[in-house]
Amino acid sequence: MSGYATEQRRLLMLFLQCHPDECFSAAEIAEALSDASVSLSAVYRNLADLEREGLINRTVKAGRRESFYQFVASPTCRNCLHLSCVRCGSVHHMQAASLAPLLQDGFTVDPQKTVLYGVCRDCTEKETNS
Amino acid sequence: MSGYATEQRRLLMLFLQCHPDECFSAAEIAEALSDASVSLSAVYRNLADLEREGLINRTVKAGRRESFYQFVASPTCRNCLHLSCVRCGSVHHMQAASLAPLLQDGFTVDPQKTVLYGVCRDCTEKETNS
DNA sequence: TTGCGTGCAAAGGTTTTGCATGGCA
DNA sequence: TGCCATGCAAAACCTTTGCACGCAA
Repeated sequence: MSGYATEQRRLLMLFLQCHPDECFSAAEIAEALSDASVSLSAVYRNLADLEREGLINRTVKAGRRESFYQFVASPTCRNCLHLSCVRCGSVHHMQAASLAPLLQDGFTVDPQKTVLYGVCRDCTEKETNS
Repeated sequence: MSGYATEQRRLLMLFLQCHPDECFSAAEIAEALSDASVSLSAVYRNLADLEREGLINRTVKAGRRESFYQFVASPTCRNCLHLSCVRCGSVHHMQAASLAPLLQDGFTVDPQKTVLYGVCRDCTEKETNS
């Protein structure tokens, strides 16, 4: 991240890195950092920077108006595709390389920008049993 | 789609079906239907219904504030994953079934909710040549 | 010292909602 | 005829921006 290393920016990065794969709204992040009094505008401005740099993904949820932000550049996430369960919100990993052979027409998938949505095993079983 | 078959709803569906895989903002859709005077609120209300029913995807674009809507339930899209090129915006298809063997932990991907982002062959070649 | 990043508050733009009306069943 | 969906306008909400100040370099 370019620019000054301010305390607010450091705290925001720390928070995101401590919660890889989780989705937060800007308000939730500001709330989580409110002890350190990081303002909502600082949160928005830094999130915009991070999105521009590709370190986080911004998404929407059905029925929700706000954007949600997810850190996708943690070391453990490199070269991983994210599988997000639409039932429980859990996130799983999959090696992006294993997808490559299937892609036709020379399309190259960017793992950091891509999230696969579906249903995880646990939720599938719960639904089968009910 | 449940409810009454109003003219506005019919026109909205027609427009979306005529532009599969393309992303539009609510304002763009309302503009496209302005000849038939479909109000912006009707567009929003119907889009919300369609999203709830899973016939369209809502997404955000980097640096943009509005949501974008994409019809993903056209007959030709069934059982297809969408590959979206982040350079030129073109959309390609891939059989979702071919992804299944790779998924671990019993995760089931929902093709209608999932878009893979990356770079298409044409854009890759352009970038290589330049 | 320079100037970027912040906080606060106001502005801005998108989306939602209330209410009266019109149209579908 | 009954009631859902629409249109309009206002409200609500999330996000961005202007400005003065503080802090990193």
